[in-house]
Amino acid sequence: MPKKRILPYVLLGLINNKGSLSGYQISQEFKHEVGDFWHASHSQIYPELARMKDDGWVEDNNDGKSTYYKITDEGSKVMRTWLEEPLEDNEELFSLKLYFIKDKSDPLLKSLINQELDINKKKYDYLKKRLAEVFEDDNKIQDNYGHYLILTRAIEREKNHILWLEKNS
Amino acid sequence: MPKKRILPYVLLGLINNKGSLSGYQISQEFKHEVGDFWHASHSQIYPELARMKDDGWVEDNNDGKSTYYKITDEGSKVMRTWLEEPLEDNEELFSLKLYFIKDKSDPLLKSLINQELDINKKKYDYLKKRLAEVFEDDNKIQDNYGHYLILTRAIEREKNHILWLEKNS
DNA sequence: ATTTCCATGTAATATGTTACATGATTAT
DNA sequence: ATAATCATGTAACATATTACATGGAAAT
Repeated sequence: MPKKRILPYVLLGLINNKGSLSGYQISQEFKHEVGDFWHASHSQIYPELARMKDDGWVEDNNDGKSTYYKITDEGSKVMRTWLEEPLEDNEELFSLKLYFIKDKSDPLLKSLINQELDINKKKYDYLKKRLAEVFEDDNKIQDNYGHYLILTRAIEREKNHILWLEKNS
Repeated sequence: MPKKRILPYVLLGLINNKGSLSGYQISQEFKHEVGDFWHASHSQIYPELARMKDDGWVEDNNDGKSTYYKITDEGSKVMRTWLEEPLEDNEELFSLKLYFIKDKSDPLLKSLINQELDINKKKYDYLKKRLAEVFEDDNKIQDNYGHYLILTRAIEREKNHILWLEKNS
């Protein structure tokens, strides 16, 4: 299976959120709004918008100065399908998808949180198992202290994430 | 400035940690040990090892079955220099560097933690500022609930990370 | 006037994944 | 015997960054 593309959905989501955006405006969005959770450079954005237009996901409209893109019905379907795809172990994707959910009562919100909860509980268990395996005794901790630190850190990170997810589920 | 390469230092660090490794063994390491913090495929590993040998960072030794690499004095210097480079805002790099610090009393350990602390305090402040800016009133929260959620999540994440860093500094 | 920002595009380069290939050894 | 694992390598493809390039508009 080829690796999942994310960029087109990000662009689609941004265009959908704002109603209509130009390539330049999208590149500005990455410097501000979404910038904390995702990034793309203009040399990616412009060709991708052209492809999306070819695929009928967006329509363009030039006012003489800029070319603005808005989502088509086809594009809305594609976006929704992507949002509803099962989550993988990728916290960035989780954040990104949440970013595109505007309405608090959208059932997708609970669904995403529950999926992420599932994924992270498994990861938490896995990491705790790893810690027990790799550092059965204190000697091993002293011999690979850095590894010990980041493993314990990763476990705590998962624990906090799970707590937050449960609080918001 | 060209983007910093990380792969060669990962390979160098692994070879250094284990004393001697073959390309195949390194690819196995990524499936187990370091796998939680970094990954590389064999099609990256083999050419990179060849380049590192060209650069005099490693020496190779073939036992007829596998080619084993061990670090040279030059390689050790390169590795140390990399570890001592100022950290950037990249939690993965922080984890990776920690992974290569075996000794609890290595001064680099405190240094890395303090650098990461600095970076993350700034990020924490930045995110809190963003939250205040973007969601000044409750209406805005209702209008972009997903964004609100991930921003508050990101803030809590930083807070926990800072607490952990302070505990271990 | 000249710098900065708006606006778009392509080319060169770097990086990373998947696929294609091959041959030896070990386990079932 | 045959499937799985060991072991290494290259080719094709996808993705992403930096650099190169251009022209108009707005600001200093």
